[in-house]
Amino acid sequence: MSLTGDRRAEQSAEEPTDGSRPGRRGPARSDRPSATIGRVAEAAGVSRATVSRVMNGSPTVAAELAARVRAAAEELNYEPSLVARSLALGRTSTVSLIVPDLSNPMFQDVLRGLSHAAAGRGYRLLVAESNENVAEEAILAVEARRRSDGLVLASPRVPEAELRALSDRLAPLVLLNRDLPGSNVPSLSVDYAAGIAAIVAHLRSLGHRRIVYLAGPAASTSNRERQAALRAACAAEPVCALTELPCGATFDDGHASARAVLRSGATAVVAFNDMVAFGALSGLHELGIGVPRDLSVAGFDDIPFARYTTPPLTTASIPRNELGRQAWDRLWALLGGGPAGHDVHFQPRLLVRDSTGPVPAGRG
Amino acid sequence: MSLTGDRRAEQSAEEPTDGSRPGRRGPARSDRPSATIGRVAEAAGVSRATVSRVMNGSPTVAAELAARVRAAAEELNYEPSLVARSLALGRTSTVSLIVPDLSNPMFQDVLRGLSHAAAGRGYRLLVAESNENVAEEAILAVEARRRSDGLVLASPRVPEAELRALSDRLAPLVLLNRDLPGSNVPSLSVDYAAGIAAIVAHLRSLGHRRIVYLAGPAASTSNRERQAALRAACAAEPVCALTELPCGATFDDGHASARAVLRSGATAVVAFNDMVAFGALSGLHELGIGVPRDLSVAGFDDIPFARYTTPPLTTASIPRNELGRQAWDRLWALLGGGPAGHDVHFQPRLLVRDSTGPVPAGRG
DNA sequence: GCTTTGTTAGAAACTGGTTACTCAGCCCGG
DNA sequence: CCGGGCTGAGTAACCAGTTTCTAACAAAGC
Repeated sequence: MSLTGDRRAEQSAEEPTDGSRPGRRGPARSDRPSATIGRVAEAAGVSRATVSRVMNGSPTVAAELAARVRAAAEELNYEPSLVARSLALGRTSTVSLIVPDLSNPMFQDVLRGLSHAAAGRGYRLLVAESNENVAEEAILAVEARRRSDGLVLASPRVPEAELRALSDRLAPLVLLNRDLPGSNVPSLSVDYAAGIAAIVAHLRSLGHRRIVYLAGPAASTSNRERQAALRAACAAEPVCALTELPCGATFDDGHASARAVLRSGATAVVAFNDMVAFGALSGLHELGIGVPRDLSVAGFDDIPFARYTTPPLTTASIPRNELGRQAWDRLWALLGGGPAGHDVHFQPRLLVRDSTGPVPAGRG
Repeated sequence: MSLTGDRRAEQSAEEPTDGSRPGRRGPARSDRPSATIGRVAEAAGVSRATVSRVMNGSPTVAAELAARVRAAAEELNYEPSLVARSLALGRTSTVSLIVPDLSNPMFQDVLRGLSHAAAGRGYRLLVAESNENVAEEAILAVEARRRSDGLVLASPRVPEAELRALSDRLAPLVLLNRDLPGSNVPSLSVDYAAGIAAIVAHLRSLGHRRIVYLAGPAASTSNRERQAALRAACAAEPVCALTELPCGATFDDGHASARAVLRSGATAVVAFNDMVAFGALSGLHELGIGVPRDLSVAGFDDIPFARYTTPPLTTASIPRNELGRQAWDRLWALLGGGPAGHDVHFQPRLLVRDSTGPVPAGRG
């Protein structure tokens, strides 16, 4: 067993020009041989350690040598392998984000906020979409985590027991719109209850006492939260009547509810989200109902188009970008080994636009 | 220099339970030691090679041994390091996408399409946003490529010469909305000219002869393409008068243009994109102008809300998801070493909704 | 019974970096 | 003039997998 005649030496001796050899390994290894640190070291007449030091800006290399190494690297078009680097350093400088649905503006903005904040520290973002598929979500999370140094799980649908069992393998982990009581997993969420309360207070101040709720999908936890908050808010006000209509989450769902809204006799509509409110606005318009003259409508989320509906939609705004940014802050803290800081329950901001107004005379 | 007493053996002997040792390396290495293939091999009483074979489902392992290995792996909560695996295999099973702006629906849908298609082959997606910053874009591209097996560059702003120089280092590479003539880099793009031509033909068929264009940002290549196509389409029709108004890309830009549109005397508006058209719709409404009764308005892009404006917007739809999906097909082919298939110039589909109608009587 | 063949599993080289340790050489003080 | 301290660079171990080559062993054939 000779230790001197290793394969690499033979290889570089046998094929200095690299012809059209089919490539021993997988498809990624195309025809570009991509210089290695060893090749550069050889060319510069130094050891691999020195090349590494030069590439990482270590000051303990003589200027003349460093220049020679840099010249060789330049000459060979050398680019250190980030995979090898990750292996040696035990760090990938990548974090993962898992979202249920990339077409949801909420997650799009979280993605933006997180990506931007992470980029500031030289971290890149791996994105995966679970397509609301609970079974896949857990597998996806584990796999994504294995490729990166940390994970952000947005609005996970995974059952609590499973999430709890997984949380160790997923750490460093940050949860969005989901908490895990008793664990030390940082969690950022939106205080939907407070947003609903603000909307109700606003409607009450305009004199509304009969409210109809256009409910979101039954399976949605955010719908459950909003609905519960609405019930609580109405229960607290003795003269508040709440009607609940099963509706959905889309424009068409809201649009189809217009007649039922009228039949309810309510003077104000609280929609599960802005899309539903938007649809209701459209349906009511077609029925000749003036908003806010005859009926007030409020949405939730402040999607980008809410300010452009006719009339512009009163809604509760949630700091979606901020959610992503703060998720990064938590993750960064965890990556550094420190505590992640307090959980935050973001307060939605009530945006009063033109779709809500005083109760019509004689209908209070 | 003994070759037998290697550090790992000493380590595992000295700290079998792993106390609260601070961890020699970076922050990623938290307190969870994360079983390695060596540890599993030891526990199962086999060699690392055998564990590797079992984990990869090689059939050349006796059933009894395989079971023992699996049990050991289970026991130790073993998860093979994907980084080490990537290094050994020369493949990361990750591709990167670089977009100028994550808030643009176009890129959001490309992201979704690409992510979904790649996931089907077990590939994950790394996302980076260049924020329209040309200088950063090239650096980002190189870096993103180094972390993955392939790259999709969406609407890159990089100058042609630089892109050409880079294309070797970035391969396998797929370009979206950008071509690189003479290279063999696959390119998928949208035939904006055809979309504009379809809109103009539609307007012509309704009797419109005086058209006003609400131009996008001067720096935008897609604006240049749309504008040029519009000029060409109008030049081809002898009785077509085209007015061009500098406008922008946002709702507010379109909104602010309403008066200028009226002054132009045109009977139809072609907007740079749907947002501008949407703003124009709103501005015209405020001026008491009926659409399409007094004036027709057409957008471009078919953003998700275009069907919900009042009136619903006539526009040209581009298959954004499909762009992502096909980008994956090209990349996948390149990863396999094959040719990437033909470039595609996607044809926008004209969607006639209610914002366009016949020329008002007496104004043709 | 001995060779041939086929299977299985292990040893060791390999992926491409980083870094602890070591040691040669130089400068300087005693 | 010699030993100690400092500097700079090389050696080799290390990260955690995969894979080639090889050898041991069993079964089959002659």
